[in-house]
Amino acid sequence: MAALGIKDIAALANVSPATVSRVFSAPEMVSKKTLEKVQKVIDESGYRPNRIGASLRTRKSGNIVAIIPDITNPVNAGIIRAIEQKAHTAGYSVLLGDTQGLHEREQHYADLVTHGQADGVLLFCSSIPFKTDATLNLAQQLPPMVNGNEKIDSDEVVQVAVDNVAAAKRAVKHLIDLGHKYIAAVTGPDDIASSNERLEGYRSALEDANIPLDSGLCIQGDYDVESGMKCAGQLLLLRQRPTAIFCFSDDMAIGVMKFVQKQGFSVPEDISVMGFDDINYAQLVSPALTTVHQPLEEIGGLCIELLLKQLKGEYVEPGRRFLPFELKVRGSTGPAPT
Amino acid sequence: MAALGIKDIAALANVSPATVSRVFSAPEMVSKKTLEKVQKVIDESGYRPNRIGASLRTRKSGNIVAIIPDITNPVNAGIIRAIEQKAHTAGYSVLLGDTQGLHEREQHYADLVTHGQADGVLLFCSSIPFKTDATLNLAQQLPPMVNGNEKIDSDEVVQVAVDNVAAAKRAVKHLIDLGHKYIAAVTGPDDIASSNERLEGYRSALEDANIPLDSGLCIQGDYDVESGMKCAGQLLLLRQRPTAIFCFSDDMAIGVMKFVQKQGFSVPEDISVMGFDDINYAQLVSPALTTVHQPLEEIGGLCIELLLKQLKGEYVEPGRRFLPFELKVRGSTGPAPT
DNA sequence: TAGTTAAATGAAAACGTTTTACATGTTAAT
DNA sequence: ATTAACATGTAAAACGTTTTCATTTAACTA
Repeated sequence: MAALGIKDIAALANVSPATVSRVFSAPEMVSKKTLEKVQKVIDESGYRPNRIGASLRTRKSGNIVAIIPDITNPVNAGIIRAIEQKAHTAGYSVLLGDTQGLHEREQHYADLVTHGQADGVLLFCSSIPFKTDATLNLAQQLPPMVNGNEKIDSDEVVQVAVDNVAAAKRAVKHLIDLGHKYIAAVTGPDDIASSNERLEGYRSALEDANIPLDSGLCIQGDYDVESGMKCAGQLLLLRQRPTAIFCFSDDMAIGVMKFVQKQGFSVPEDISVMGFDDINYAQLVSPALTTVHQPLEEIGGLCIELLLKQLKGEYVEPGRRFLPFELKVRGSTGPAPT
Repeated sequence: MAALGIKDIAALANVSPATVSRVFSAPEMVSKKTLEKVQKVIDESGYRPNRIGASLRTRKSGNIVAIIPDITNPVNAGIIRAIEQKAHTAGYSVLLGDTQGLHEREQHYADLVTHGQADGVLLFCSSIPFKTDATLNLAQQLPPMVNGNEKIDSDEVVQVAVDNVAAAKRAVKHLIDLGHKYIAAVTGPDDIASSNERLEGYRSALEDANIPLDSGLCIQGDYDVESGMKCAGQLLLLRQRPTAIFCFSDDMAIGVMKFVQKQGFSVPEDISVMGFDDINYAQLVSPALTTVHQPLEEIGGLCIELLLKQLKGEYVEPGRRFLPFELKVRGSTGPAPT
């Protein structure tokens, strides 16, 4: 609460403000004697340099903004935690932008960087929330940014994710290998890139196995538990019920399991259920959920790392970087009933 | 990326910078004619006012910092989401400070306000991370702040929480009513206020029922799933096994359940398990977890509301505000075995 | 010692706003 | 026509730093 400024400290220590500034940012430039003298005054006065003043001068805010759809989702929370840690050790603070999937919010948070409140953006949604001029080079118009998890449709953007197509394909192959022929997909919203990519993987796996695609078996959810339950309800209504259900998120898979079990089916004997994400609770439900593991720590870590690089002025090659996924076979999938 | 300043806009529109400033912050003071003129220039140039410059002048950063132990914990995530929403609509951004329980980090984030990067603090831990002079009035030395969930040992601080003592007492009473006599407690770390309060509630309930306190039945965990498993292991080793286990978090309760089930016990027939928090997944494990519901939305909402009030300069009565908890009886608790 | 160089410090401008105090122009009232 | 009152606009200072450039001081060298 003290209102001391650098000038006051300078006056107290009988030096110039410049010297005081250097004590913080370039102590090797100031002689031992004055260093001690100034340090003493600083300690005694409890002086705290005002970062806003510094920011104005240096044109760096020391903040980065992370734009995510929902912090309550364990996947996002895990990623954010990793980001926060690394940002912290690099001297950056992270502004949390929870958009609830709302475009207007995405814009708002993106504005933080155009307004100088943040130096870079970590974007976990599928569209660029900046007004850009399509006739100009895109990369030139963007602030330091990396797009995580989702896929923005441009190869000028730095992107980090799991290979959703391959991962979903692997997941479905697991079900096919177990003898399933009627494999349902519970997707995410169709404006979300990751969902579309997983759908592509699903199709591709079926195609490879010469299983005809039945669009009735693809139901659109929205990644959360309730929607899993709802979709399960629709699937059980079908004349030809699926023997396996591949859900594009663990939450939906958990919802599906809950619902089918409530209806008296047993998992995996009657119906196999598979998730995607490998959140903590996937192993804790009964039966434990077979799913695709996403390396949250690594995703978050790589995102922030690439952003920090850009902030340091280094060039970062645009394009996608894939991090390895891993199939986790647990109790919720089993051989197709005969 | 445009580097236009308010002066440039002023020049382009043939008015003074002051007028441009007013177009944003006090449009009613400027005539319709000039308003339009200036607005036009702003739109055409894509001018974005630099908030850092404004912050420096107004001495308001427009940020608040939320200091929490772990964003990955669903309780915290839920609270943060609520905070973020309301902060956003009030025009504030939230800086996320995930401390992992480290004091050093708490200090670091608290420093954001002493350094002018944030205007207020939302504190979800049990100690004040500011250097204060004990001989002076505490309230005077603190920035706008509200303490959520945990309890700082001072009645000069604005605090929001559930009445942990009463809630824990209610929980244990539920177990007692079911006929349990050997009731274990799986606590949180002993430097965490909420854990100590819950322990007090536990004791008080036993005392009311004339059940002697057996310290062997109190095991210290650290609120997460793994520690629940570990503690369960210790409890099952006891000569006189508990017939009910009250865990101070849902995560630990889930861990406990998982472990005792793995050992062949059935819940709740052999052992009742009870949690605290009512996270989403509490209803999704089998059996569904009996627990104490915490109103996350309300807690976060009230915290930010009280902080915003302070930021507006209004006086906020210090002291604790309790929000109502709710006992959720589900499948994991049942009558004591005979 | 004087001369040269290197190291340490200082003065002042700059960063981009907001806001106070004041000046101008306009309208209304006499 | 004169003045008062008001609406609108302006000039300039202030916010708290950093940093360039000039200057002083200290440290060597011959």
